[in-house]
Amino acid sequence: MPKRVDHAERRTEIAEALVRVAGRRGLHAVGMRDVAAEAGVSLRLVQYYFETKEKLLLYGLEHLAERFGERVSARLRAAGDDPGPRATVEALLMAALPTDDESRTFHHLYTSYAVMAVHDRALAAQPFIKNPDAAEDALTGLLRQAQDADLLEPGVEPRLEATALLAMSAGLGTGVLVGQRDPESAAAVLDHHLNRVFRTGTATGPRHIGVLPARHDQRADGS
Amino acid sequence: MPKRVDHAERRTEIAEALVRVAGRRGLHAVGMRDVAAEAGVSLRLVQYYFETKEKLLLYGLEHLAERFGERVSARLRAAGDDPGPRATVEALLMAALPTDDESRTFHHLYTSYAVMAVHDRALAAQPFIKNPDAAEDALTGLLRQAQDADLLEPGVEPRLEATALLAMSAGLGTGVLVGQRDPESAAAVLDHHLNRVFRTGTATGPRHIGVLPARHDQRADGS
DNA sequence: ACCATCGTGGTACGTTCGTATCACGAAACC
DNA sequence: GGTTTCGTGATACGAACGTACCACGATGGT
Repeated sequence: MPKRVDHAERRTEIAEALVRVAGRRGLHAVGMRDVAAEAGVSLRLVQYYFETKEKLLLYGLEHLAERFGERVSARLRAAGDDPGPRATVEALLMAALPTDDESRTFHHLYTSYAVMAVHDRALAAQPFIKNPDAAEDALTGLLRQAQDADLLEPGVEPRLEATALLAMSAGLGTGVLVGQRDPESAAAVLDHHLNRVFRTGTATGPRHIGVLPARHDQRADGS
Repeated sequence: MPKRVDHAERRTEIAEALVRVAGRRGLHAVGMRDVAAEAGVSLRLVQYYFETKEKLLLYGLEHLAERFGERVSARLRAAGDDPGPRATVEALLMAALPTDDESRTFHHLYTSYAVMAVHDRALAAQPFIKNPDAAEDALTGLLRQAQDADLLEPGVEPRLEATALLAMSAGLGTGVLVGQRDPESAAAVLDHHLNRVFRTGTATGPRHIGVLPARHDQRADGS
């Protein structure tokens, strides 16, 4: 049935297969054949839509970053219409923590790509710079807003604090990922730290950390 | 000349070859043959001293962690006899930042191992838990000391702050590693943050960040 | 109705990898 | 001094990998 096929859609399906199998066995252990099997297509097809493995990996990273952006947006939307700067910042940072399977995979693969990017210049040109810088800008903006509304402790530098928070979130995420720390502990550290950035007694009452009930629609296959 | 050979020494030499070549081309791209060539021995020898690749990698990680510990100790010693808690903490955190080739390699390989450890249980049992926990304990102790000497801002929780600082340092290190941020910027963020943890006007005058002139005795081979 | 093109499968090729096997010289031991 | 063990080299093997090649059915254009 070789009807005319939507290439973009097909590529997305295959990229998602890549993400799934890489999340399950590690990016370094993924071959074209694995991706093909996971996507339920032949090896030839993977070759057809992505001529080379490098291109597949590149597209996989793009796809991953995109999905992650959507996830963060969804988290922010789920935090309510105007939840106050503190809750927004918290939602942003928490979204990056590996709390469920989906975010674990994100963190894991993103780190894998980062490691590869150290020696692969094609990868190094990818969203490792662009994407986190955007996040930093957004967070800086949020903090500046909060500062203008007199919601921050004195002496807080929005830009430096944004960088620090993002780095902290990433570092904590790695700790969670390797099993050194559990997600609750990481969230607690983040929360405590935000308490030292935001003035206490603010409107938002962040008693329990807003980790959503993890309604992830990840395909429940083999693993 | 098959004199009796010190196995431990030989294994160390090979492990260092592994670290060198992995730092140059990435851990995932390293084969036994590369390690053998880098160490200047035959493939058989690598097999002889480490029966399998997995054991070689495991030992490489141990060796890496050990070297890193020595590096940190050296930094601390170089900071002076009793440089005050602030300087000690700063030296500790700065040592983890990828500022020169040696620490870049450390950070890079350590992250590579961490990624592998997600799916390799033999690796997961290795110092990923033990080692950072020790660092966290040490840092917590340092902060508690400083707190007892009334050198910290009020409201600082030593344990939580230690975790946060370490995570931040790790996250910043990754940023530096992938070229998203330069070392000076990372150091500045760390410094600013420490200013919000330690009381200002303390004895130690940390005007310029104490990144040593990087007298690293790394073998200057190919790369 | 023809034909060029698209989507697809099967399979083969060359390389590289980790590991195993065989062989041998030199020392250590009794 | 014989023999057993140790250190070392060369090479072979089977598997897996990424990629290339070949063939063919179906479809869309004209």
